[in-house]
Amino acid sequence: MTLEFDPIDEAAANWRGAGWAAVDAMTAATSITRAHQILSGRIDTALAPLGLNFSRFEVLALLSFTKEGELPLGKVGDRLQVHPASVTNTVNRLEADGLVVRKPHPTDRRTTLAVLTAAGRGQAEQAAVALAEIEFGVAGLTGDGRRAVDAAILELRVTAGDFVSPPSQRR
Amino acid sequence: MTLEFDPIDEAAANWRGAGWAAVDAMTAATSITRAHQILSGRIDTALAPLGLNFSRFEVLALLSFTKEGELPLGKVGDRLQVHPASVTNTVNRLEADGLVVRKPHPTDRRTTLAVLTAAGRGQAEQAAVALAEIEFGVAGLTGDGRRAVDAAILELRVTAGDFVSPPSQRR
DNA sequence: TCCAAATACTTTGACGTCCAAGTATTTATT
DNA sequence: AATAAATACTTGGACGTCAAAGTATTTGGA
Repeated sequence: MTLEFDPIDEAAANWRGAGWAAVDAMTAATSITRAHQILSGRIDTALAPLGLNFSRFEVLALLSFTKEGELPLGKVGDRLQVHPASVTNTVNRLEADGLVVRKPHPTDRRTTLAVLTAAGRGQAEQAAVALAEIEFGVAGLTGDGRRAVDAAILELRVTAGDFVSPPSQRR
Repeated sequence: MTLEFDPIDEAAANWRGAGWAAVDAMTAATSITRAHQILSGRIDTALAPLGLNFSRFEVLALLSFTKEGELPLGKVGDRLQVHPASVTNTVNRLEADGLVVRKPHPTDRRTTLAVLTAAGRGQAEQAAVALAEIEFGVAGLTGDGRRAVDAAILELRVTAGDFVSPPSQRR
């Protein structure tokens, strides 16, 4: 499968040759897409032995950071920036595995809380260790590279309206 | 939906608070994941009016760069770094839309060629224009940011074995 | 108070991706 | 020449994501 050349360089050359525009933008988009493929493959491989994937892990981690280990499903979606239907799906699966339970909200009957179980907390911690071991799939990125990626993508996230930026003086 | 804070910063603070390791790696991975979500949303939106998505477009573009406008399905998968089953699926859809046809390989009967139709070539060109207009979804990334992302992710792709690197002196 | 609009979640359906297994054909070995 | 191994693609199944529609509940005005 390993190619003899960089497929992104090759694509850029082809685009230039065809006179197509925005080659720089194309390579950046393609790089990010490929990086995502690589990361998500590595991460899912690391989590598979624990019966988790990244989405499920993110929910467990988020819950474990709260005081009570619980959060409305809607808040989970907001924080993790995923579609409500995906939250439902993810929580269904976590609940089936006994890592989370659903509980009605005490005052708002529209709302459902996801509550971390003891087993869920344990899995979250094990998973955090497993992910740290593989450096979240970014092994290959130096410290500089990681900072560069964070900084560049921050611009992108701001333009996408991910959050209103009270300039968050990162680190 | 827009949050009052940067969810990635927030996550980093939580991880530190919990004493979890590899926070830098976590933020880099999360940034890339989110960037991918943003890009693929923008790109698919731009291509939807043409009845394409990014995968289908990539196949059309790749074929349009070849001398004869045709390529074995396996080569398509290698170049685009996607699973053979995905190539089958994508080409099925392109073929159903009349943008590509399958043709047996002249000498190797195991192999199937995807051949660009005139309609397919036209769609590829229109799509290239549409994507250039939205800068491939990376509007928000400056030139420096794009180069930084490309350079950083190049390291990642090399460690993932995407290609054997005859140092490809990028641009 | 009443009702339209907003909010919270679930369900259904269309897609997309990957893995594993299956079929066909070619290559490499003995 | 015969056969095991490799290669090329397709199929079927498990998942995951999102959009749109549906149900229930709460909120904000008239």
